[in-house]
Amino acid sequence: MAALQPDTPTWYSALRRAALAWYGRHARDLPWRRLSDPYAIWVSEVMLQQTQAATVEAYFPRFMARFPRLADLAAASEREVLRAWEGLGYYRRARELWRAARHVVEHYGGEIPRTRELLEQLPGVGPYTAGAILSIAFDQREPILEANTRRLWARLLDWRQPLHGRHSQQRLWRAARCILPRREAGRLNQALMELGSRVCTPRSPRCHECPLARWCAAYQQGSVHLVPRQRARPPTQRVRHAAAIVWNRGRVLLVQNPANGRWPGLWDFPRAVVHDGTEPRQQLRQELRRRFGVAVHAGPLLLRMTHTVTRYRIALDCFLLLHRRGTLGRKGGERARWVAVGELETYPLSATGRRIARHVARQMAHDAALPLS
DNA sequence: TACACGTGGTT
DNA sequence: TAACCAAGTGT
Repeated sequence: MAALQPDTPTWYSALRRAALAWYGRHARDLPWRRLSDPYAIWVSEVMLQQTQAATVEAYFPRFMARFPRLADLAAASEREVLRAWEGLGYYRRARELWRAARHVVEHYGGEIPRTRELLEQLPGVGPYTAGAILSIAFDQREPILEANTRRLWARLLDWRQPLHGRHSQQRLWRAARCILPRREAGRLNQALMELGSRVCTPRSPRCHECPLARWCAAYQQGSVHLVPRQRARPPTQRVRHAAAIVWNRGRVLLVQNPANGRWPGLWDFPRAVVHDGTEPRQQLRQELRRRFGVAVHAGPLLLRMTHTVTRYRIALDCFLLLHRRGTLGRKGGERARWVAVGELETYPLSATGRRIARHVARQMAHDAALPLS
């Protein structure tokens, strides 16, 4: 059983058998693996985009309890869907899933399409998600390629070229197709992803536990640490933001973000980018007047935090500002509202926005710090 | 093609 | 601490 020639039928066959056997012993008991409903598989796959399984475990059951069937999701409001997605990130996924569900109900009578071509026409469904749905939910012989299997295949093939680029992509997709069994392709696809995430990890892979090691070209060549070659990432940028907690007789000002850009469709406390040398309170006052026609008194710094969004490290100062006058003129066409503190929990916010909201609510309960007018 | 999009886990 | 990374997709 010495090293077979990579990329041959016997090589794929050996990998396939070993991967399935390993999976039989090591598969995690994840909530979506207990389900066969194609809609549930779809939801899980969208949640899993760029998101680790451990994170999704907390969201998936709640979401499915809230929207048990495709028709329930399609009938829901965007706001309800975003509220169920709150904290998961990449909120465009939620909006697209919702749009896609409505499309399926309207155009396909609620039946999820079973071809790659039609699936990929749905918003939020790309090559990976289509392959996952077809193989896992419909038992079709369709390949998948994502972060785990991309790294796995690069090592199995000792593929030393950068992974981005057309040539590499074609090579890896072909491998993903070649290994597929006639039946239970979904099970094999999941086995490969699980191997990639638990054994063939980015740094310090556990080659000595790996059931595929003896057929792994990079392992045999001692080049595992060289593969895959990743693209250099743009450096993190440091940014200062200021958030306004505009207090108006038990209510605060909330703004809805536009459909494109950051946190689309979610609500947020009004924010301003603070440039060097400018006074954050002053800037917030100006923007509140310009954007909403609201005049405020400057109040104290209530909360400081730091959070990362994509490649921005954001230092956020949250100021309490007391409403003086003004009635939300829609100067920029922005959607803004006064929201009672008790109603904040019904609004979909970003993880950061929720943190601020919790702080405000806690201060309210304590009373003291927030002067009432 | 390269970049934007969120958040939390891992090293 | 900070960089790296994640069951990708849309533009």
